[in-house]
Amino acid sequence: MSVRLLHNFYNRDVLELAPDLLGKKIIRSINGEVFEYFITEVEAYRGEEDRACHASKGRTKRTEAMYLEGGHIYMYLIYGMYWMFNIVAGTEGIPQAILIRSLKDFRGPGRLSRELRLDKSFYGESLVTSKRIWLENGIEVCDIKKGRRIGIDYAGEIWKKKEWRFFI
DNA sequence: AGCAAGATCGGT
DNA sequence: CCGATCTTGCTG
Repeated sequence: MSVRLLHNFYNRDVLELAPDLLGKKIIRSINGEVFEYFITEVEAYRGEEDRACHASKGRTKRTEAMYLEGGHIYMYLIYGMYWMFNIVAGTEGIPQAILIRSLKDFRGPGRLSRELRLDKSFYGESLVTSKRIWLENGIEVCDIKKGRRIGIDYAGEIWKKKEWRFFI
């Protein structure tokens, strides 16, 4: 049987948590119906010094959720039409988040949020206590691959070279 | 108050 | 390659 992942799972450095998310199950409850998805690709964004991270602009209304304790959700709208689903990592006060980039049957962060029906109303919600979305243990994964993060050419040489995208 | 850009996607 | 579409942070 599977149980919900709790604070001790999320309260780790984003670079440790990100690869560990691969193979985990996202449980989404919509109108009493429960759906399961497996995480297959993620990207880590780490602290105010990471110029690819939205928190590099500092603590603003938009980035506030990233400063919460690990296990919260950071949502944001991109290009005026796609919601990005991010899981906050680490301890309170240190901005770290992981973009969920692909699921087993759904590729692309915008498409998966549409499939899971995730939007602004999930901003700041806790995966530890929410009744409509949480994580459980899934399958053991081996042979985790990594590469550069996508779509962050603006971040400058040292940050765009970081291999902080993990996938299977 | 106005503006440019964006952790994307789908169609040419 | 390009347009859609709108929030955000920066500038003045």
